[in-house]
Amino acid sequence: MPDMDGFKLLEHVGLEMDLPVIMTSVDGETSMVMKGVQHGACDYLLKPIRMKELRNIWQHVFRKRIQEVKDIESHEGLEEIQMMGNSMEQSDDGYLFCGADLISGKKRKDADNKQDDRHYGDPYYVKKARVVWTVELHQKFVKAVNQFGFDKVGPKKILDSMGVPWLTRENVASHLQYRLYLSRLQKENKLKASFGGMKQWDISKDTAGNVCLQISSNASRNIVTNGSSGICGSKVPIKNVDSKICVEDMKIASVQMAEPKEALIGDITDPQKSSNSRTGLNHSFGQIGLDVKYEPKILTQYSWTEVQPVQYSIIIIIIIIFFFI
DNA sequence: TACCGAATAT
DNA sequence: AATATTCGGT
Repeated sequence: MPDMDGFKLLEHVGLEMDLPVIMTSVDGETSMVMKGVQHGACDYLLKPIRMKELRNIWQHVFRKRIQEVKDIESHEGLEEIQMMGNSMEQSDDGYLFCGADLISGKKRKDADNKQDDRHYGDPYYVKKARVVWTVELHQKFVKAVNQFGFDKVGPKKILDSMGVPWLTRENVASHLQYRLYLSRLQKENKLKASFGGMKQWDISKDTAGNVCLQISSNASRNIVTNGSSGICGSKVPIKNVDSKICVEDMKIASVQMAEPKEALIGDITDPQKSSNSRTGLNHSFGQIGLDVKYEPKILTQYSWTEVQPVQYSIIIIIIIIFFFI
């Protein structure tokens, strides 16, 4: 454009074409950015442009539509431009891009992130929806995990195996981490159980993949659940909670087995039903965990594998064997 | 670069 | 409590 610079063009477009215009330049100088905005640019992207930024530009069109509607009622288009200008300045004052930055392409990253922040001031900034781990989703997750084996999974594998297109690796990673965290908590509880309280049994795999029995107790769970309760609030982190059965525990268990039975059996329903019967959309796990009445279910929920229905027959068999010996 | 787990933020 | 994001590492 021999006789016109970008700004001039911008003005023309603004006057004649009524389009949202995004400027792009290698020049990140505040004054330049401001100038662009003042001349009517709705955004100013620094080159090289990255996909992240590109993905968001549709919002300008969207915003424009909204704005048009708004303008009919009240007049406040100015405010927005000012906001953009401000945040733009913000993103600049710590990070002026000089040629070296752009060439190296390395330091650019921080600055980009700053640029992303800009959107938070944007009333039409769309937040990514939170993933809700519904029972179905979690079951897919569990399935995937089991498919590979406990210790060998990574988020990526799980993600691929789950075959849920909109899910990201980060989503899975986060969930995985959380589930792992929960099962660690569970183990802590089991450990505490050995200090007394009602005991009940649970089958799960230890890290080696062996099936082993573990204990959990009402008392200890309550303590952890409302961690502030003064009696025994301190969480004592103890390793190797992965309890192999010891003989004493076994005795206790067999004694206890007699009476809580009905309650327990009644609770061995599949997680799906139990959670659906409650608050529908809520995350099935954990929520239930707070409910003391549903206590026995917690164990079912937290365990990775869904072998629960077999649980008690196995326990009984083991007990019988034990008595034989 | 793709991926991971831990830590931290929301 | 449950999910997202960031960070430092392989």
